[in-house]
Amino acid sequence: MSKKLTSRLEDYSKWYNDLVSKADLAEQSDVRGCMIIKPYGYAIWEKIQSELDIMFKSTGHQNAYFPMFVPKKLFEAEEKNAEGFAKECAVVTHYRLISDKNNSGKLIVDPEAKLEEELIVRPTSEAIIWSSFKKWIQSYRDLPILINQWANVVRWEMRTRLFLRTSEFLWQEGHTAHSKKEEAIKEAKLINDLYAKFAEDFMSIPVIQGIKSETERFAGAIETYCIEALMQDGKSLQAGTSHFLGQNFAKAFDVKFANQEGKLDYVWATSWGVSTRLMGALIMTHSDDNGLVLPPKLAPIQVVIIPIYKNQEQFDEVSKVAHEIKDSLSQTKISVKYDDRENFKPGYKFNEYELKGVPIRISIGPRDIKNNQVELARRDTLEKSLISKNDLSEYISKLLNEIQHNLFNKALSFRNENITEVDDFEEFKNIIKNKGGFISAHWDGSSETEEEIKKITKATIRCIPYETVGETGSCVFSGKPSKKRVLFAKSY
RNA sequence: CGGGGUGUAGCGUAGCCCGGUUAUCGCGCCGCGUUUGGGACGCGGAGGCCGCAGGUUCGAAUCCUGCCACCCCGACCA
Repeated sequence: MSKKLTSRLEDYSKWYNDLVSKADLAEQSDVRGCMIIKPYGYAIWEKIQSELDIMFKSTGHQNAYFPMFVPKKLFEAEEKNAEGFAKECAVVTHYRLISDKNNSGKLIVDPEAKLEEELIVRPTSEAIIWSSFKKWIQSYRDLPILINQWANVVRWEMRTRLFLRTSEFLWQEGHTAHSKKEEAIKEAKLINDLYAKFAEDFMSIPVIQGIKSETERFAGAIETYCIEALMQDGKSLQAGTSHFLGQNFAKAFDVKFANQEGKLDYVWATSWGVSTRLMGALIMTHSDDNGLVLPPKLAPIQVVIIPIYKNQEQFDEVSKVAHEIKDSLSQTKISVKYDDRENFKPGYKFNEYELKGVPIRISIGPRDIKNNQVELARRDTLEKSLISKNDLSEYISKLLNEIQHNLFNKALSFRNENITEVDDFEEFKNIIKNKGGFISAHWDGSSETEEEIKKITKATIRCIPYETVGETGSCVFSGKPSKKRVLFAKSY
């Protein structure tokens, strides 16, 4: 992380919003708390979508689509889930508008058109999907059902922030039903592994896998598995979650199946999701003072070519070479843009593509043509070099790969430098206040302790990592015995 | 919902305390020309119910009252 970025941490929120806007990713909508994802931002989201979709399908999942309106009765069925989301639901109460007699040209809600039963705009789809599962499942032969849905959901948050928390957001939500408990648990873990793999391999974001504490668990879940990532300002971001729901939803929606012995049993469930929040994680993990930095695997434009010329003749000459390069790179499935706009100077373009995080920039001028070379600049290190035109495709393929790994390694060492082992509560407070990042500390396992620590420091347990350190100790707060260390942090 | 703040052109803003010509400046936009190896320059031009409603006044962006919207800090949260 650069100096300028550090000094800006206090204004991190402003810096973040500026970046989102300047990199042309998204903007605030006039609609309260909502976001307009602009084409460039959406192109990145589409990359995320398509890569995840491939992973889901290759593990046997199928896509489907369910309504966005959930009748209140269905919503209420699973009490804990309903309770957890109740305070942030948008509700449809009417179905018609009429013109306002007292105010011509204006419309009012027709009081006559009140719905008998209100419709909840889904904050998540468990309820509506489980009401379908009830119809779909009779026998163990119908199981497992492995469904994924790409959709929008609405959560009426008090405070919103582009990509990280918006009133409406896009996501993927998986909902599965199983005949055996172990199978459901395995599914939840499988998906969490898949999320971790995606975050690390595609987004170059190192994550810590683990489970949530009781307080942080998804409403209605028995166990919540999660991946947590550390942002450059030292705050933690929950990048994805996968829940083992036990038989809670099956019981709430009365979904039973006949097992091989012919006996009826409730089905076992999971649900899991990642959202456009991943975009926020992407932005906050890699960006620097020059703007966005995209891992090549998710960059809509992987290579941009910028012509340098003084007159029409040179422009034609340069364009010819640029098109050749573009074609040959395209053949190796590299996405290339040749920016031949004449109304912008090269310097302007250089900055523009840095702001947008394009991994590799090639500039070609008369000098390069004479020397059979191009100038190549990489976004991650900002290094420039002159490369022979001859085996450019191969060179660039390798370089894209290298950038992908370099981003991951950079983020990984930042993350690791910001995990602090702490055994003393004074130090705990001090680290949270001055350094940030994850604190690895012993915890007695009680919600009361977690709550107290949160009150005092604003830090919460982000994750109880899978990997057991194999070290017992005493709770950093209460001094009571503890079996393992957990990770605390302030979070988004 | 508590505490603080802001609404002036597409964006960012000055002016407001202390009322008085045609509402300031930058970016962007349009036209013409010169430029083009790290955010070009000159000249010309368009664009404003100064958040909304009411009041005070000869006169309101400026003062008063009410309303609305948004932002920041809390509580809530993928």
